[in-house]
Formats: sequence, C-alpha cells, structure tokens
Amino acid sequence: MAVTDEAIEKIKGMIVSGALRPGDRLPKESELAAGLGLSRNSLREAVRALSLIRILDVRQGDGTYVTSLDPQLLLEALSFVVDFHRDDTVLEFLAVRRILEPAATAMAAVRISEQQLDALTAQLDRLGESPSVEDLVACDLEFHRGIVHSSGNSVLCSLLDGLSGPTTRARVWRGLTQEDAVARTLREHRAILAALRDRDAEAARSWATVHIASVEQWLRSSL
Amino acid sequence: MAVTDEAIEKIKGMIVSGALRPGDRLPKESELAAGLGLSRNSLREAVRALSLIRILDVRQGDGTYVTSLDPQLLLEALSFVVDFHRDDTVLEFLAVRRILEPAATAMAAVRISEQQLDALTAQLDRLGESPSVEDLVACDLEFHRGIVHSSGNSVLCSLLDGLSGPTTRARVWRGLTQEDAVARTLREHRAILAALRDRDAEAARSWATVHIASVEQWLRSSL
DNA sequence: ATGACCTGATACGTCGGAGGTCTTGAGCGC
DNA sequence: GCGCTCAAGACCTCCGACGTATCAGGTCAT
Repeated sequence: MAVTDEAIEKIKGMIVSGALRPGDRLPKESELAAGLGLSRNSLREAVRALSLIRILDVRQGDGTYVTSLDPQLLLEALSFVVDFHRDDTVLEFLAVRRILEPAATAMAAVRISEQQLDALTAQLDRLGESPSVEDLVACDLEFHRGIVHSSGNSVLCSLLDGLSGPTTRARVWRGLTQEDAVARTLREHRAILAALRDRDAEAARSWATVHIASVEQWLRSSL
Repeated sequence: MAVTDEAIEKIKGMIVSGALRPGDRLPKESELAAGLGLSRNSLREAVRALSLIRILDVRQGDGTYVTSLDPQLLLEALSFVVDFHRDDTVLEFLAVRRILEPAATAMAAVRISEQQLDALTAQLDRLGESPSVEDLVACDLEFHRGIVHSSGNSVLCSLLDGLSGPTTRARVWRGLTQEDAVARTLREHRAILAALRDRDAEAARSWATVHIASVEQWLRSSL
C-alpha cells in the first residue's frame, strides 16, 4: 500500500478512535508528515483527499481541522459522486427517492411545527400561479427539503438532498416540455401541505408518492 | 479557489461532459498538469482525491483511468464516510435502513429468480442451528445483500450496502448480549425467504420491517 | 514455431527544498 | 478604547530528482 493511502488510513484511524475529535486541529503539515513517516507532499495528497469528502477542513494561513462530522456535512460528498452518474441511472435514483420521500413526509406529519407549516405555506403563496420553470424547480427543491428536515432524521435528510440532484435537471426538462406540469406540481404541493396540517401521515405519504410517481412516469415514458 | 480544486472541477467536467468516458485513460501526469496549467504535485492531489472516491483508478507504471462509474462502485465511497459516524447516529442510519430494506425486499419478491431463492436457502441451511455470532452476522449481511440485489436497483443495492456498515457492529453486540437473538434472526430469515418464494411482496415487506425493527428496538433500549 | 525470460521505455510514487500567499494576533499610535 | 501595522505561523504552489511498477518487444532455449 502506498504511503499516502497509509496516511489516509492513519488519519481516519485517529478520528474514528477518538484521538482526534470533531473540531480538533491537526498538527501542522510538516510535523504530521514527520510523525506519520512520509514527506509533506505525500501527506498533502492524503489531506486533500479527506478534505474533498469533508472529513477535514483546511484553512490556509490557519491550520487543518477535523470537521463536525455531521451526517449532513459528510453526505454532501454524496452529491459530488451522484453528479457523475449518467442519465440512464436517473431512474434508479428516482426509484430510491420514491421510497424515501413518502416515508420522510409521513414522519414529518407527526413532527412538523406550526411555524414550519406557516413558512411552507408562505413559500407556496409567494410563488404565485404561473412562476417561471427555474423558480418552480428551486421552490420545489426547497419545499421538499423543508419537509424532510422536519422528519427529524438528519441522515435521511442529507441522503435525499444528495439524491435530488440528478432528478432536478430532469424536472427542468419536464417543466419545459409538459404543459400542465407546473399547475400539477403546485396542486400536489398544496395537497401535501394540507395533509401535513391535518397531521394525516397516511395522506401525506400517499400524496408524496403520487408526486414523485408522476415525475417518474413522465421520465420513463420520455427516455 | 485553489488550483487543485480547479483541477478537480475540470477533471470532473471532462467526465460529466463526456470528453472522458468510463475506462478512458487520462494523459500522463506531466502532460495533464501542463494542460490544466498547474504543477504535477498539485495535480496529483486532485487525482488522489478523485481516486479516493473511486472516480479515477490510478495504476502505477501503467496510467490513470476513469473507472466504470457504476453506482455500485461510486457508492462504495459512502461506506468510507459512514465509518466516521459515531454511535449516536447509528439509530438514524438504522431508521433509513428500516425504510429502504422492506421496500427492496418487496421489490425482490416479484423479481427474484428460482436459482437465487435456492442459493439463499442453501446458505441458511449451511449455517446450521447454532452458529457463532460472527458467522451469523456475516451470513446475515450476505442474506440481505442477496435479496436487495434481486430488487434490480443497483443504486438501492449500493446504498443499503453502505448503510449496513455501522449497524453491523451493533448486531455483533446484540448477538453477544441477547440470548434469543440468534434463534430469532434465523427464524425471521426463514420467514422472509418463505414470503419471497410465495411471491408475496406484502408479506416480504412486513417480515423485513419486523426484522429490522427488532434490532432497532433493542438498540434504542440499550443506549 | 512457441514459450519463457530479459530489458528498455514509460508512467506513477516519493522526496526535499524554495518561495508565495493568507490568517491571525500582538503591539503601537490615535 | 479603537483601529491600524506588521511579523510570525501555516498552508499553497512549484521545481527537479530519483525510486518503483508495468508493459511491450526482442532474445534465446526448447
């Protein structure tokens, strides 16, 4: 195994074992390199790799720190990976979302706060009747993010966030090619919100399923 | 933005845009570095980072290649990230698994082949009545992997694979501390398998839910 | 002719050192 | 007390050199 890979493993080990805790500062590059028995150049490769996946946070002029290691932060790296998938796997991502999102929406139905409900309502009102496609998609993303956040499971939240990336582009196409997509989306959002307000988990789950299934159906027929 | 980060983005761009396709070979380090306008050292940091998350495959003495970019391969990186999570987020991972696994099992019920069913049966038979805890956990992992694989969704498959890491350790503790855990696990596996053989998606889903919920319940009470 | 073996070219792996740039905080003047 | 200056510390980038692994092609014995 290459020295750089060893260094990655060792740093990982220090974090997992608790020797380095979230927010801790690493020794400076030259010291750490000496400590791990490799050159500064090779160590930098290891640090850079861990920094890409948000394990380490490197600040020029300051030092290198262990991140908070929050699921939210770490799963951000997922979206980077997801970006590499071609269109032929979008359907598979969507299928996973179709499983997770209804479940998250149902969970949110029993946990979401009144303030959050009001905020979501205000957001939908602000969008108006016939928004631009870009606004709609952005709002759509925000809407679902808000709901999933209320599920109370940060892993679930981050996972859906990462998975939503590839389907976002698809939704833009849809808005451009399907006439009633805008009105339909708005209608379904209202329905989901109403179900949440009623604390009706099953209705919320069903509307979320319908919502995603409609995107999936369109995508499947147009590929 | 640092030159290394630029390089990462540029290489990513070359792949996403299709200029570099899966299996393609990159120019040698010195040429690529010159092409991207940075030093070989800095480029190596970019390549190393992309190699950690399985975007690139570097072979000493040969060259650097774009990987297959299979979801399975790319989501392997997920397990690396998941390893960093402490025990207090295991419950959240388990909650996500509780959503995905029953759905995957239900999907498998209508798609799994007879050969696969026979293989799973043989695997359970081979384990015997009172296996060691390690054997049981390994077998458990393999059992679920086989079923999820039959769901036909490779993204779902890889995701569950990555998510199962942190709960594996938990299951080992469980086997060590809870007397009837072994027998119970075996019983539930048989039930899931029977449901799959009956092509009964709902029964399969329910048994999978029960199976995971029992782990979750024990874990929740023991933390 | 075929196979194993050797060898050179090629490309990645590692290293040490030299400047450059950014952040931080102490010290100074208003 | 407040704001500014400046020097120290730490990361950023680069260069050039050498080590090591892989592969292709030629050589030689069978």
